[in-house]
Amino acid sequence: MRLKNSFFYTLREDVKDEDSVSGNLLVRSGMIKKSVSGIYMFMPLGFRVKQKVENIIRKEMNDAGASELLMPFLLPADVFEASGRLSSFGDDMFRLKDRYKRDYLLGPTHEELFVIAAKEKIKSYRDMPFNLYQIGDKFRDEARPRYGLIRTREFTMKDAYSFDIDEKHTDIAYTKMTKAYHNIFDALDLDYRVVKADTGAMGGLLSEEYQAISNIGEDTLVICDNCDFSSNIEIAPVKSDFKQEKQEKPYALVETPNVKTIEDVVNFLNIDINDTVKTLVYNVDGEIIMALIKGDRELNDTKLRKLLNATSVEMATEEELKTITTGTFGSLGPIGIEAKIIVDNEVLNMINFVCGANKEGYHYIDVNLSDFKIYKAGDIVNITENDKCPHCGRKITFKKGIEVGNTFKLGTKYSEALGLNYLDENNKLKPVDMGCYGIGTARCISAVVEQHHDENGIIWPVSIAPFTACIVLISNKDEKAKEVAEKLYQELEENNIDTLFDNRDERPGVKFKDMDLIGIPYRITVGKKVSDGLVELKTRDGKVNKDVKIEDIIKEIKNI
RNA sequence: CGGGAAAUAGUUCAACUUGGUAGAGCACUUGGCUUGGGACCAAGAAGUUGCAGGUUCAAAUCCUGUUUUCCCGACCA
Repeated sequence: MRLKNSFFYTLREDVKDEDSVSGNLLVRSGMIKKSVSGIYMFMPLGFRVKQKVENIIRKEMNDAGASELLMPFLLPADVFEASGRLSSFGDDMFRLKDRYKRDYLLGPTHEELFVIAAKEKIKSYRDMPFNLYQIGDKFRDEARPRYGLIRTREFTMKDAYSFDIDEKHTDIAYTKMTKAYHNIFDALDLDYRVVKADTGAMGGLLSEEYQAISNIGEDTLVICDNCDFSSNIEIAPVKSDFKQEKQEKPYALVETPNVKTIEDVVNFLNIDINDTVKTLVYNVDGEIIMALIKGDRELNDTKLRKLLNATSVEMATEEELKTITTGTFGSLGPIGIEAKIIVDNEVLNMINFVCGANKEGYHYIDVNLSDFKIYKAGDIVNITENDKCPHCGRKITFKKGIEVGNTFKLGTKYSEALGLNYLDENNKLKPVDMGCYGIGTARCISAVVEQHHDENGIIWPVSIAPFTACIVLISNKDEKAKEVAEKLYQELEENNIDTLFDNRDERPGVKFKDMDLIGIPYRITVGKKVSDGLVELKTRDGKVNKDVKIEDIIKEIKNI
């Protein structure tokens, strides 16, 4: 593409709308433009990047034997009613009505439609396996879009679905997809980890996330330094060897004026934090319950939800709290409480601990498990970096990750809900076993930019750069150089090297800055040295910067 | 959804406290000059100060409401 007379612009300054490095760079380099919060236009350069990402994914999916199709974005609401997800997605869905007042929604995901499509073919066990996918837009009314393309309300996603006769065969499909995913994220040059995760609103048996390492990542990853354990913090099990051995004492009330937090308790009573219990009150599917954890721990909502087999877990409001105790936040404890009490595993090993007395300004000391009734015990706290690896017992490290892809073993959740069955060889009707595999394509772009940039701009990997090479013509007045640049441009294009020819009437500095900002991997500078038959070849990462004979340029680029 | 901050030219900001002709940098236009890392000089174009009310002789400025954006949290396949 010749820059003169084409749609190309850059911004010299950061925009105040963007809160991330990648968001700012993508906007400044003219790749994307924000329309409203969480919705972006893809400008010509950005669109090229997006298409390159999608084509990498497309190739890997096709190689893995999946068939591409395209689903509508506008869906009738009753499809989601049948699977029971109208309520589980709730406010995250964009909903609308047609002229006859029928309910529609903009698809937040497409499991239901793929199941309906699969029904068309599946009658017998002979009709499987197969894998369908699409690359299309999803709509989710996010409460808080942020970080450029990382959390948007309309986004492009590749979603694939495997259909098999049973879990064992789904494993085969799943392994194939896992391999394809590694190929894809390797091609994008992402530093990523695969972690175990909660199955969430998708449901199913297993969920693995592909997390691009980045400090703006919204997920916390727990990674073992020694073995292959890696998990999203939401489901990382805590294996604590915490144990206390003392003589149990009867509990006693002590006055603790203005003591509200665990830190206050520790300071006021001058005790070890390991002798304190934090009492939290939650609304679990409408029932108000109390949860006890060791004072230095954080409660993990996902674990609590799973332990109680619930669908929603929220902190109780002040009104909800009043329904189970006269105590106030900051003075809560389990003694005398009628509501269900859930305790963390560690609390089971505590003796003579301190907790609130359900009376403002008072705490109990020397409380023991026999002093109240436990409804259920389990692992309900977040792992910390001080904990040991739950597998091998060695040191673990936390990292922040951007979820760029995930894979699920869905089991028969959707096929049973929507009646996707087949006849097996014994003429028995069975539900189809499914897997589902997503990649956020735009999110990948942001993750790549987060990982590949410097103070001058983006440093694209060759695989997804909007153009592989660019030619900077120093002066339009140098006829010889102009001729050489033009010839080089045509040669590069003939060799299928996407090339951006900067033939604008700008000063050289402007061109260099722009090419750095938009991150083109190879830069060919055509200037004074053409009289010696030379041009300059520089890579955006700075690893190569040398004079090359004009006729050797293509060879050199292909070499690198 | 809770808390906070903000909204002025394409963009980044100033003027608001103390009401009285809305300014600057970057970007843009024209001319000159310049051409290897975001040049310089001169002249210019560009604004219903988010929107709607109110107070006032007079509102970007004070008051009320509203919308939007950003931040912190909650939520988030």
